[in-house]
Amino acid sequence: MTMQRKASASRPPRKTASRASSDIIGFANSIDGSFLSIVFPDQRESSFGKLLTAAVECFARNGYHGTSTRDIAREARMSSAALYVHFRTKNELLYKIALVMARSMLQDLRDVDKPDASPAERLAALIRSYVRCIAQMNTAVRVATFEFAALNKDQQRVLSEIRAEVNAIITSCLEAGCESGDFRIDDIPLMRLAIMSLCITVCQWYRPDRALAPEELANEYAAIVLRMVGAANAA
Amino acid sequence: MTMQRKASASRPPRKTASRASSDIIGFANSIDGSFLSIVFPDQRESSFGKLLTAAVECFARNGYHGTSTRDIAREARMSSAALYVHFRTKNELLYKIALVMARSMLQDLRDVDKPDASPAERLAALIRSYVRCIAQMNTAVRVATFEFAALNKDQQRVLSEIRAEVNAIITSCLEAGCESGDFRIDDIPLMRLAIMSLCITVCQWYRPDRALAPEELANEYAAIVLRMVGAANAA
DNA sequence: TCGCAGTTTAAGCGATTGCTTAGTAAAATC
DNA sequence: GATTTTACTAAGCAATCGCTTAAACTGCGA
Repeated sequence: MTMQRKASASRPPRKTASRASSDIIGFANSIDGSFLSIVFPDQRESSFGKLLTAAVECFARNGYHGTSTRDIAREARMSSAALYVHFRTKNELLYKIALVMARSMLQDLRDVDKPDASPAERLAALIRSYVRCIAQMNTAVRVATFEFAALNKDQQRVLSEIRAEVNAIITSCLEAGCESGDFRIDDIPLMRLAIMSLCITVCQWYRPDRALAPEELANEYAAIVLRMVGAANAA
Repeated sequence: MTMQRKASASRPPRKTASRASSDIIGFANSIDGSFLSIVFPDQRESSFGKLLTAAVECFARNGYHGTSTRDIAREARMSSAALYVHFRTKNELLYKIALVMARSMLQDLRDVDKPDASPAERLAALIRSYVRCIAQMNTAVRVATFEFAALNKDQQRVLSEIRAEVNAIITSCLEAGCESGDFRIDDIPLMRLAIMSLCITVCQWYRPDRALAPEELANEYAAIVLRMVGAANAA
């Protein structure tokens, strides 16, 4: 607490960055791999951005309910009340994080999807992109995915709709592969569930200090998924 | 609260069940599929058992930090203080749940493991058992797996040792399959991680009201895992 | 130089947290 | 049959929770 006051005495000059101008961009455009650079690239030094980053860090470390607003403020080197200038409630913080991540991941999948390519190539490209993003952003993805229960019904519904669109992309790819004979799948909804849960779980164990880089992991996982769907050229 | 007092006025006669006599038994011996029947079969009607069941239910619903000791007591239809007769802290409740589940799942894998069988048969049997248990006990497994961060370092170390033994069983099977030529795996540790995370995630989405029964799901997943490791007879 | 919009602060409100206490009654032990 | 042990409850304590308030500070255009 004493440290906090000292820090405030010599804090850097203000920067009032407009929030409206920054729209969501895809993972592929990441500047340095951090959460904020990707979803709010022009908010990296603003109070708004620092609070978002701090919240992601805290929620990932101790969970939504295990994190107090004071924890977040401390992590962002601000006072507890400063948080409520930028966010109405603690819940809104989580919702903004989850929403921005969900949209970003959907956008990234759409950018990568090439419906004209062969099913195997298409699926491999989708998985590669998906897994690479999850590994790169594992902290934020972890929060967005596993604190879902802490959101209210309306918020959950919005996120579920976005997830449904992600699922639709994968399902369409799996169906195309089955029709063309490239894939052999018993139960397509179950296979989609298995594939998606395999990929998303990466955010739980992946750490940047791992030997495997996000791109390498993405390639390995794409190969594994191709085997799962029984792709002919998988070996 | 008023209800609680009325209930206490006509509470049933005491039953002081010995806890020492009940050792952990495997999932395979489940009586009715519920958490307690499996890990503490003789505690189903004791206060100890009711509190454990209530805690699992609450932790699964709102997470460890999102659950108050009053929530658990209310779910078990007891007073808040009654909890502290059987458990020293809220943390101890979580630890007991996590420990008993980890040991039970390890025991079940050991019971099923047949090192003499062919690698493909052996792996299929392991995955079938593992997935069936996770689906059957999805609530308790969810708590035991995803509230790990709420435990202290010592508790985490104990659980990690048990998990390491589970991992060792799967790894040994994968290595045997690679040596015999039955499996084709690039990176065995990564493949183990992928397989295990695929299976464990079942506890997050599986609900008993699903069309797929635990046994059916287990069979599907065993087939998928055989494909993942490139088993020759997988199709 | 001034005022103002935006931001941050210390202080604190009511509610809830994990856990404890004092007391009661049934069960176990002698 | 007296005494100890165990299991429970109502009440409540200190700490922390999410969030609010009022006042002060900042940069900046007028």
